[in-house]
Amino acid sequence: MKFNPSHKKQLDDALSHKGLRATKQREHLFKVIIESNHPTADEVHLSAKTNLPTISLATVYNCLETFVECGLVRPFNFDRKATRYDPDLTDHAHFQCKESGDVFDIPINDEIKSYLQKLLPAEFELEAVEVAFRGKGPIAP
Amino acid sequence: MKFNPSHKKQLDDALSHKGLRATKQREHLFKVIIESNHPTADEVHLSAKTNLPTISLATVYNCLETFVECGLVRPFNFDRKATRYDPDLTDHAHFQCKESGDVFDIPINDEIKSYLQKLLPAEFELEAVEVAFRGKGPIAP
DNA sequence: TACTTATTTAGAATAATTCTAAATAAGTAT
DNA sequence: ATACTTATTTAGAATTATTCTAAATAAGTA
Repeated sequence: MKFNPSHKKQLDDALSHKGLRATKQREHLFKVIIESNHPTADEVHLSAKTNLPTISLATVYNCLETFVECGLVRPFNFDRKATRYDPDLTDHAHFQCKESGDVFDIPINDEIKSYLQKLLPAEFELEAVEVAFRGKGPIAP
Repeated sequence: MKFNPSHKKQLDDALSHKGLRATKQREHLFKVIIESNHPTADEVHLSAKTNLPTISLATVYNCLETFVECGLVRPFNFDRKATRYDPDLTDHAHFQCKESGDVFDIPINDEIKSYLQKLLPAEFELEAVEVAFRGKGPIAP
């Protein structure tokens, strides 16, 4: 997705809400995440270096953690592979193509959410559900 | 769950079906898994050392991989935490209590499976779904 | 018993991530 | 502007879970 002014506002608001500073690293890394597809820390680092050649991997990890704490992105994993970061905060699942490794967003509706909820016996207090699909994704164009 | 003769048969059959040997390490590690609750490799290792004091962690990993390939256990993860191994092969989800870390099995029915399946656009070929819940589990007795 | 092949083992290597302590940058007060 | 305080970044060391490697041991077979 293309980074737009509302993204910048979202970032600045979230940071100032937590009393954090809007540094050039944070601004640029957030842009990289918006414009990538569920990147890993490593991918963010690689991509960010084009604009900020001296940025360190530690900074990438620091900023990603900050973004998660600010509710700007959501981390998720497939198996024990590198954590991926998703700026889409709406409820949705992920599908990973076993061939290309590509990750796709799969919208989930309220009906399914309520069905999932109902699977749990009453003594469980649900906080979050993760749904991960794997298989063969659509053929690339 | 208590390890019983049918478990032993299940293991021996699965191993011989793949032309693998039934060693004392494999026999004992499978017993440990049956009698534990979604253990990690480390937990299996620790527990196995009571009976096999010299067993190495590498062997534990080797055997766990063998069990997975033989279809005796199923690996799963929460976030990027250590892989857990589950000898229950029926379709079910997992719930992790954020307080105790305890993992619970949550049965899933065919209805939910078909609902999940239907979330995917036609061009996706589904192979497996994972459902992971987190929250506060039932209070321990 | 000797032989062949599978398995186990200790320890080194790897991948992803976190930690540590020093250097730098931001924001604030003077 | 200048000095000061606190947040952030950075390089590199440390950590965790796991895999790899090559030698030692154990199983099954001739």
